[in-house]
Amino acid sequence: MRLEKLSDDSLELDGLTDFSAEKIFDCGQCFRFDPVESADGFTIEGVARGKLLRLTELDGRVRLDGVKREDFDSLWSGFLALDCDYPAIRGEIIGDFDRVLGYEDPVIRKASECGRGIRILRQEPWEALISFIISQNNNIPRIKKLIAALCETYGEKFETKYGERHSFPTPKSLLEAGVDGIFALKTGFRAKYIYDAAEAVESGRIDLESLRRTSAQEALDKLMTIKGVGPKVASCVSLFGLGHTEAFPVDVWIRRVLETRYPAPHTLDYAKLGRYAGIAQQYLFYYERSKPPAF
DNA sequence: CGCCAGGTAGGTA
DNA sequence: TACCTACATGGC
Repeated sequence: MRLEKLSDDSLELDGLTDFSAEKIFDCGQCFRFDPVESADGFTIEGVARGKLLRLTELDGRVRLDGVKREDFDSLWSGFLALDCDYPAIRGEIIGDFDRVLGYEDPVIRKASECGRGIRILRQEPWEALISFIISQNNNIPRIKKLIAALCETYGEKFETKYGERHSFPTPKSLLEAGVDGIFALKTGFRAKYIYDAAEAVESGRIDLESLRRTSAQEALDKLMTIKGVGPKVASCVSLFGLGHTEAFPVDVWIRRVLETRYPAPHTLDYAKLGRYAGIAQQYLFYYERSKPPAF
């Protein structure tokens, strides 16, 4: 990857492999980024870690606008997972499935090809936690609206070259909002879950940062002590917020994704799918969303 | 209008 | 352990 500075707050990346802005921000891993109109290429904009990112992809090159070099180094390079070798990861995923299944599996090959370009963003665990609590029994357009409302109401306003934006609310601010304040935003039965998560984090009962360094299983178990956090939400938080790329809940995996692609009775030993099973799950999820049922 | 949504908690057999 | 249903709301 080559990096070129275009101006004080604009830089360009060249020679990126496995990078598709469209797939990365549309595959259901994050909810605060939206396409914006632009003269050239595909442009997407959003806020993460309290800062704005505007990214344009054109002819295999990626341009970041409104981004200072120091923020690229300390923030966006990691957020976009630019240090990961995704071709190698895809190869390992396919190898893991082949090894566990005992044959050259066409399903994971198709899903990996379909998902090529997806990178797992390194999101803030707190934002991932609240986002995926909101995601339960909900659809993506409404999830995005609820999160936007949460940010506009309880987040912190800041100025950018494109206008005012809002950071994601802190645990403290949601605690002060109370269940009623959260419910007023139409979050429904999730309001008490969001409040419980805020309480857990603000009180120190759960230290999200420390869960980065535990095993994935420990992180899942700890997260599931929060009300409204079950195996599905916990695995998403673990993967998208804590960097546990192997994390996924076996029962959800079977129920939601694999059974639609692998005709029963399948012989997959889910526990042996390797250190990138969570990423494989995301490929399969994206593949599911873009294709009609296989069986 | 009815079905469904990146589920989970709480209840029952 | 294995099912069953309520849950708030709105996208489609």
